[in-house]
This record gives sequence, structure tokens and C-alpha cells, in this order.
Amino acid sequence: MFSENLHFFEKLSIFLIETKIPHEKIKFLKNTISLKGGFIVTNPSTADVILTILKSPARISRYIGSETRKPIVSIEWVDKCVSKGARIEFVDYLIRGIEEDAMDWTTVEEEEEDQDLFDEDSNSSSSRSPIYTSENEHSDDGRDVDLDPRFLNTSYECLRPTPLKPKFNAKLVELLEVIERAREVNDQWRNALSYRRAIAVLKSYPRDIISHKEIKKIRGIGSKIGYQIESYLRTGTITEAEHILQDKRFHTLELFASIFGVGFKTALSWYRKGYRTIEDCKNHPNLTKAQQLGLQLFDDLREKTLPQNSPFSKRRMSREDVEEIYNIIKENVKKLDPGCVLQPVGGYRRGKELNGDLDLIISHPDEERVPSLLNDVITTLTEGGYIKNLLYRARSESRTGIIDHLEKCFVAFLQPSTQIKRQVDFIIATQSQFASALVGWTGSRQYERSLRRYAKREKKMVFASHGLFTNTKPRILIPTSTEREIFDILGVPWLEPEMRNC
DNA sequence: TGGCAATACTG
DNA sequence: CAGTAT
DNA sequence: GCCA
Repeated sequence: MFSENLHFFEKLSIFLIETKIPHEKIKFLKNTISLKGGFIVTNPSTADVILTILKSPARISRYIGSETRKPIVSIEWVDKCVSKGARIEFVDYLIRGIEEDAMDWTTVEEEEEDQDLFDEDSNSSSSRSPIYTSENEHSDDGRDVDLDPRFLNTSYECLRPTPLKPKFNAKLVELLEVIERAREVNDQWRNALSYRRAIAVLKSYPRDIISHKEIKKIRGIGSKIGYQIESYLRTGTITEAEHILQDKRFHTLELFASIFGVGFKTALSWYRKGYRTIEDCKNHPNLTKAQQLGLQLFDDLREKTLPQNSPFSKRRMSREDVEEIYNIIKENVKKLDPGCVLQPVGGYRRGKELNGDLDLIISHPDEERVPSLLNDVITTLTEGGYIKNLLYRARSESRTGIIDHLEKCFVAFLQPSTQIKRQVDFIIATQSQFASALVGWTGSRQYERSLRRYAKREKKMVFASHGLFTNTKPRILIPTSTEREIFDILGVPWLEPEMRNC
């Protein structure tokens, strides 16, 4: 008899911030929503409405990134709808501080893009938990398995070796990386970071994961990612990742963010303006200088964010490409001043086959020579017809006039054999900075993060690529002359660059 | 419940 | 200060 | 998203 009310959430996609909501209540909400025709999505950008119990906008924003266009509503609204038996206005339940932006949602239809089912329906993976309480459904993934004793169960990636090409868990890693990138382009960097840490774990784990009981013991894998892995073990894939890969919006955002000078915020804002191609971006009214360069050189550089197998990235450098460029630079620099010391770092030093750029430290035993070094190098290579553009330059005299950092310059370098402009990052270091520059510029990104976090948390030190310091009022420089010495002082194990690929 | 790497340039 | 780069 |  109230059949007209049965589906009062018809086609409404809802993102639920589960934090602080009691478990039972979550179950109730999810049940109610799907019962009434609505569905849960696991990404705020695809939701019509965001439900939460939280009150502070700051707290909320960490769950939804910069997604401010969607109405954020207290869960009491659902209760009210249920008691009225109808979908009521949520004006009275909007969370303060976001109404401004949220109001323009009343016009959802008009403003919303094509079918961005980013992960609509990933409710299939996160909201159905009651269905399989699993225990004995599958013979091989429910076993209680101890962690492999060779694996160091720490949250610091820098304490354990991570090879470039792990022998195990490759497919799983690949899928989780998709989700990581999706979180990133959606401006949820904390979530992306969690995925990155979980991925690092799997890359260093010395065998295939076979049991979900096993994974829950690992630091860095919690309930959400644990659930994703569990579902992977059952089905051989992760639905959310599959959906993301089908999603045009995701690919467009990644494409935009791969432009030098364009980050995730800009990529999102351009997408919202309706841009869909690189040509659209070129017509943007006020491009920054970096973006102009990034667009102008797009076909050469690309590489910023895109994974190796992206259809847009065909231009990574083989090791031979890198060596060709390195040799040219070395020759020219030695001619300029035979005392110079050159050291390629970055992915190349870690053994990567395909590199997006070349990172190169240049040093000189004579401190006096160092300040003028970068200019001379750039000038020589520009006159030689190699350096075509300057992408970024950190001057030695900063605003404060203090030179506590490394002088550096990123350029577009014309590779003779291919006539492709490659990004080369020059880093200048004095001899006393050389060791930390080496550690700091070899990476990986995640390795650097963990090393610095470890230095701060466990050793009360600050590590930066220009030096190791005490974490005291005025920082005191701890002199270091070799990589090994830095590792020793920090108390982290020596890892070959090839084992820093987390 | 705070914190997640650290640092510099641009606009 | 927000955004981007490493 | 996860941990201390």
C-alpha cells in the first residue's frame, strides 16, 4: 500500500563516511539505502550526496578530498526519510561550512559529466560484507598462515629490501596501483599514501600472499585494503580497479596531471570546466609559464605521472638512451672543468629499464668552484645545442639570502639520436653535501619518505637532500661523507640502490 | 586523534 | 597561501 | 587508509 514510497532513494548514489559511526549503524544505513533503491559508492566524486556523522569540515575533507560540490548531509537525514517513508529535503541536515558549494549541486544534472562510473557499484566490494563471512567457503584462502619469517614486518620501507621487479604478488600490486592512482587524481593523497605503503609491503614480501588471515597481520594493511586483497584472493581481481580502468574521467585526469606544471587540483578543475583533450588545455586562458612549457613540450616529455603501460607514454628512455645523454653531458662538463664529479642518480641508479628523466648530481672538490658551476654547465650545454628549455631553476640566492639547499635546474635536453627532448635534472652539491644528495636523489619517492619519517620519529633527526641534521631548535648539521655513513648514523640497513624500489 | 618527507619556486 | 615539482 |  505504500508502494509509491518503497524506492525513495531510487538511483541516488551515496558516499558514506563510516568513521565514527557504530558498526551496527553502518550496516543499517547500507541496508536501508540499497533497500530503497539507492546505492553506495566508494568514491565521493561519483556520489550524489555524502553522508557522515562528523561535524567538522576539516575532518570531513580528509575523507572526500577537495570534492566540495556535493552536499554533505548528516546521517540523521536517512533516519528521517525512513520515518517519513519518503525522500525529504536535506536542507536541515546539511553540515555547516559546506552549504555554499553544496547548493550548486541542486543542478547536478546540468553540470555532471559523461558516465563517470569511476567506481559506482564498487559497493559490490565494500558494502556487502555480511554476505560472505567466509570462514570455510574456500578451501585455500582461509588457512591461518604465519607471516614469512624472511619478511620484516615494519611500517618503514627503508628497513627492508624492495627489488625493482618483485617475483611475487605482481598482479595484485598492479591492481592496487590502479586504485592508488585513482585516489591521487581524486585529491585523496592520504588514501593514496596508504595504498602506496600497502603496495610497498607486497613488493617486498618474499612469496605470494595466499591467505587473508596472513595479510591482516601485516603492518600497513588494514581493513579496507585487507578487504580488497581478500576479494582478490577469491576472484582473481579487484572490482574497483577494473571499474577505474574503464572510467574515462580517470584516464583524462591522469592525462592532464601528466602535463608538467599541472597537478591534481588543476587537472580536476580543468575537467570540471569540460576540458577533455590536450588541445582543450592549450586554449586555457591563463596558463602558468610551467604549464605553457609543459603543453608545448608535451609530446616530448609526457612521462610525469603516467604508468609505463599507459597508451600515452611511449617515450620513456631505455638505459641506453640515458647513457647517451649522460655521456654527452660528462664529456662537455669535463671539458669545462676536469675536476667535476658526475653521478647519475634517480631511477637509473636504482636499475630501472625505462626512465622518465635523468637525474644527475654534479660536484666539485673545490668549494669555491661550486657556486658558478651550474651556470657554466647550463651555458655550455645550451651553446652546444643540447639544452632547449629551462623548466625550473632553484637559484643559489633565495629570498632569505641563505644558501642551505642544493642548487638545481631542470631542463629539456635534446637527445641527438632520437631528436626527442628529455627531461634532465641537474643537482649541484658541494663535497660535504654529496653523500646526502646521493641518498636524497636516488629514491625511490617512497623510500625517501620512509627514510625521513624514520629519521624524525626514531632518531630525532631531520634528513634532507642537502644534509643530515639534529631535530633541535637551531638544527645542527651532522657531517657525513658517504652513503654508508648516513645509513650507519640513522641505524638503517645498507641497501643497494636496486633494493630501494618501494 | 594527529600525522603522514622535506624543501623551493611561481602566481 | 595554494599549487606544483623533486 | 592506516598506525601509534
